[in-house]
Amino acid sequence: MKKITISEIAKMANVSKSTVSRAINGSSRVSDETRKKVMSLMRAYDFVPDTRARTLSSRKTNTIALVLPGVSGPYYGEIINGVEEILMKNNYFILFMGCEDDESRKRYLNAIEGKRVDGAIILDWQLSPTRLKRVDMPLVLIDSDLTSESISSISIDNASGSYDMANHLIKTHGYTDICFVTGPAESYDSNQRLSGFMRAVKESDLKIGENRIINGDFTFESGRKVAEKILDNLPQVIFASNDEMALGVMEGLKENGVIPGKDVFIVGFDDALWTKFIDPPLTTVRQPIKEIGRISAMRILDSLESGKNTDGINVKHDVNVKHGINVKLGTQLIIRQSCGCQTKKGEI
Amino acid sequence: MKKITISEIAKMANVSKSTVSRAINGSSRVSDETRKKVMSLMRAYDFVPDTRARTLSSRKTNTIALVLPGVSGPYYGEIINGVEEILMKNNYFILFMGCEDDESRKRYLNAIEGKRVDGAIILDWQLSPTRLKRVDMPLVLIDSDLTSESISSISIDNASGSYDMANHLIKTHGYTDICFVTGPAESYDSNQRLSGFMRAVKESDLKIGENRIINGDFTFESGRKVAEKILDNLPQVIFASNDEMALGVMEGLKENGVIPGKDVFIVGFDDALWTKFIDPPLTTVRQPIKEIGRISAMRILDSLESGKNTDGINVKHDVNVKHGINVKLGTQLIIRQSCGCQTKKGEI
DNA sequence: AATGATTGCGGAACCGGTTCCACAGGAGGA
DNA sequence: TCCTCCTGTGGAACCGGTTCCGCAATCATT
Repeated sequence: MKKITISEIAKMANVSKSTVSRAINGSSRVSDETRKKVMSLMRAYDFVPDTRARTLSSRKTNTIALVLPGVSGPYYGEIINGVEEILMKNNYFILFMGCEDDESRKRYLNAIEGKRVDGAIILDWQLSPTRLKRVDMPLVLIDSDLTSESISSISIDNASGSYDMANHLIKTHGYTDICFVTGPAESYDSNQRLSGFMRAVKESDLKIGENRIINGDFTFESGRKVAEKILDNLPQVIFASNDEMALGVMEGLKENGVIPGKDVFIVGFDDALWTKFIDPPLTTVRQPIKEIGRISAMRILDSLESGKNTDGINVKHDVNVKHGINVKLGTQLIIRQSCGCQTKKGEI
Repeated sequence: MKKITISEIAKMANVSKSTVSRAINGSSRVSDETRKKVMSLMRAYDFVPDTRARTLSSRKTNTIALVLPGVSGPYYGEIINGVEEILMKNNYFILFMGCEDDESRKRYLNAIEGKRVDGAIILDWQLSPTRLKRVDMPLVLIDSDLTSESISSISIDNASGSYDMANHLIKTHGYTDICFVTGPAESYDSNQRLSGFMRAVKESDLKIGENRIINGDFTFESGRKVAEKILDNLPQVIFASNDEMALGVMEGLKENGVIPGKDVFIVGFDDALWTKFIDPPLTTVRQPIKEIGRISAMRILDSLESGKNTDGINVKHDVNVKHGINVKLGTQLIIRQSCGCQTKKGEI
């Protein structure tokens, strides 16, 4: 089966390429008769215009790069979902890319700068801001606060989330011996969570020993190790800066005969979907993750489209005066039993 | 900043476009001197060749479409990870697309047929085989057994997985009153799981009443409803055909004072990452999900590359005699406490 | 030294669309 | 009636690369 092009259709319809192109793209200034003829020929020959060619001449790929550090866990999946929801409605596609190491970083930057996409949504802690600013393409950064002419940032207010949690532990419960487990040092999230915690601590005049701030790396395994480390000197409550580590801590403790929720309390951060089903159900901080995806997508579309006036007719701004913005989303405290609270069944 | 093209580079290097192109693509037959000159100019001017143009003339997008029905849950995330791992190594990109409804289906088919990609990996129960066969592009189907000239299929042997589980319940435990919760009727997976279960039942001469096969839809909520439905006539064990529903059943029972793992046993299917942390830890069937992604990616690459001979030199087959294949992957029974087994701490 | 093979490169066609510009013909206004 | 405006269309340039073909110079062979 020979591949069919717009020219063949044109020939068969006895019109020129340009007319066919206009008909396909719903341009005005094509007679109804011609349009119908073209459309029926398209259907008859199963003709789908070649995106590659279209893309080259129209300078639009209708694709947005989405860079994430892997997709395991519900976290990234939710982001993808949020992004997809919005982009799909606006007829954009997602080019998904991981950023595990420097090689992949190079790869996706190359893809972006090679105009494989019209813009990018990036969640990558390791990428240098200076490098990023050299990219000549609309960008939305997740979990960052960098902005510039063409860069917007969306982040969750991790600091206030863990500040709230810390206050819940300190003020509501009156705990005085609290242990905090951090994420990896390079993680923006992790540092924000720590700083929110520290702020609450300082405000309450509590004294937290150096040995009560323990370094983890956001993995289950690191949580388990923390459990073993503090076994002989248990605090009242352990605040793990993500749920996976909280789970690891729980497991580590259980393995050593310590009962979480009774002998020691544990709270997490993220509100992963399984947190309410574990034993004891985990008190944690919920983030509007899917919303992050949605908003990122909306932001990128915003910087892409040059705006429309009230008549719905496209108008090009003479000068795009817009500057990237910085959105911060709030969090929500999810109280369950693992912090020592008694909640009724099925409450949350 | 004016955009720079291959022609500008050529002019500056005092060579022709073609030579620059050859230099960039590491073609042979370019003198070292020229190559170096071109490379250094590229770096100096931050020149990245335009993918859109490259794509049009080379007829290769280096992109594979990945179609999934959403990405929530660890299931799809793992598939993406597996696919990414392989594709990345081979310098391919992933164009991610959801398939929620007929509109999105149309959309992604259009993208594929419009040659936005070089091939596609599709997991979409609702897509009609006849429609699929009209697509002139290498395809890998997940959870299907359709094959053709250009279509391969990868699936998990769901049937044997649930057959094994059923036998574990029937033979090892000697349960006689088993309730099976299905997934949505359109789901290939779901039907396979049911049929494996039924086979084991028949082979053991067990009698399972009509009312012991209950329809769910793979969601947590449907599991909870099942729990309420069977509350007044509890079976010995409930085999939910996925973990989420198993969890829903557990919650539904707990809310009504029935203790899973004691009053009634429950098993699931999928081995989601949280299954070992819930109370009681869930007996389930593990699927090599990430492997599915990996193999799908490898298959699609296989159909893309025309093969290489032992000297590592590309050779075009005169006729591509390859036909799509059908891979079935086995499963693994994961025994934990929820089925009534006593396992030592930290065993699995 | 003559011949043939190889290397390095330039020119031009080509990939399949989009879009600018020109133009014919009909409608409408003065 | 003449001029202008609008509609529908064709022609050609263009997007920015890749690749085929041909040619000159160099190298190897006999």
